[in-house]
Amino acid sequence: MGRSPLCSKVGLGLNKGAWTVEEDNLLIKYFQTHDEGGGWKSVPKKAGLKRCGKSCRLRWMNYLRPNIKRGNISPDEEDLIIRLHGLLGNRWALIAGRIPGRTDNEIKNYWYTTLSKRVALKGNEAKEHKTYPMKRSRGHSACKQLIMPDSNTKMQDLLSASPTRKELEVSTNQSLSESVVSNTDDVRTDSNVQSGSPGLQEIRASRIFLPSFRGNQVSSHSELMAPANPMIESNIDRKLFSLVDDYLSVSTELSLGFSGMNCSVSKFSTNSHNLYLMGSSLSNTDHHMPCGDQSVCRDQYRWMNT
DNA sequence: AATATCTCCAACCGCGCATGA
DNA sequence: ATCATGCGCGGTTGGAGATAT
Repeated sequence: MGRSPLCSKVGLGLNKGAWTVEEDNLLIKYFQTHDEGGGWKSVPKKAGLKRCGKSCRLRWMNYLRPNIKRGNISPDEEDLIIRLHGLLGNRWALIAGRIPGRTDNEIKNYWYTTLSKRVALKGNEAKEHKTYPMKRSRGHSACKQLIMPDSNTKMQDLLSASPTRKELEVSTNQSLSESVVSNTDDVRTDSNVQSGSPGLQEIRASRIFLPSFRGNQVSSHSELMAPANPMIESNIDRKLFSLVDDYLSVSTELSLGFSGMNCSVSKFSTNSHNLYLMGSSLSNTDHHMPCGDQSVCRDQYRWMNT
């Protein structure tokens, strides 16, 4: 249940709008001798500010806090944002947590002003998309619609349907994403993959298999890595962190770890025991596909049900 | 040069969740 | 179990600066 906003509750006489240099200095000075754990409500009073605690928190967290990276988003950061957004949707705080020095507000702004248009444009060009309503977990007004690559919708659906923390604790033994994993309708034959090429691979988090190569010929499967099973968790955010970390580390490792070929992992599904990462291996290193480039990759991936 | 329109982003708003009384 | 409170999050807004007409 919500409540009336703290700021308006405090009453009149408080500053609003853009912060002045003097106000910034007061807040900085305050946090030179205090930590952030003392409660925001008391901060303005102790710091000598005519602001509500909420406003102080926002200013500190998004602008004044040490280690905040200012300046343009780098291409690497941009790629990461796109990939994480493809996995997590509008979970800005979660995304920001994986990008050092960037705030959720900054990433959110960057997404809406720059990346959403680009992703939408890319989706249109690929003609392989649908309009996907962003799940809104908070707020009350109409949500925006964003063009999402088709293959992203599974994780979106999974996240949208994610249980609350309480529900998750109750249903730990149940599949978080049964509806996704059991959806074998989505398994498609892969006519685009040439015979003899690595093609589709099934990558299990608990035991990852990929073909080894002699030239372009698949000779056998090798186990590559065994990340911790991310699925036995009681906290949905920890689970997502774990999934994302595994996803990124596996993607990176696959991209870097093979001589003569690169691999890309474009998506994953989960059940209560395994994380399934789906991807393809390319023998031609010149055609390495970014892991998040769903519009390019989607035809080379499929979900596999075990 | 003046005005209109667009873009960007800091800040605000309201909600859900966690927590404690 | 219920209620009040504070915090953190995501959606939205307003205004300053940039660009177009």
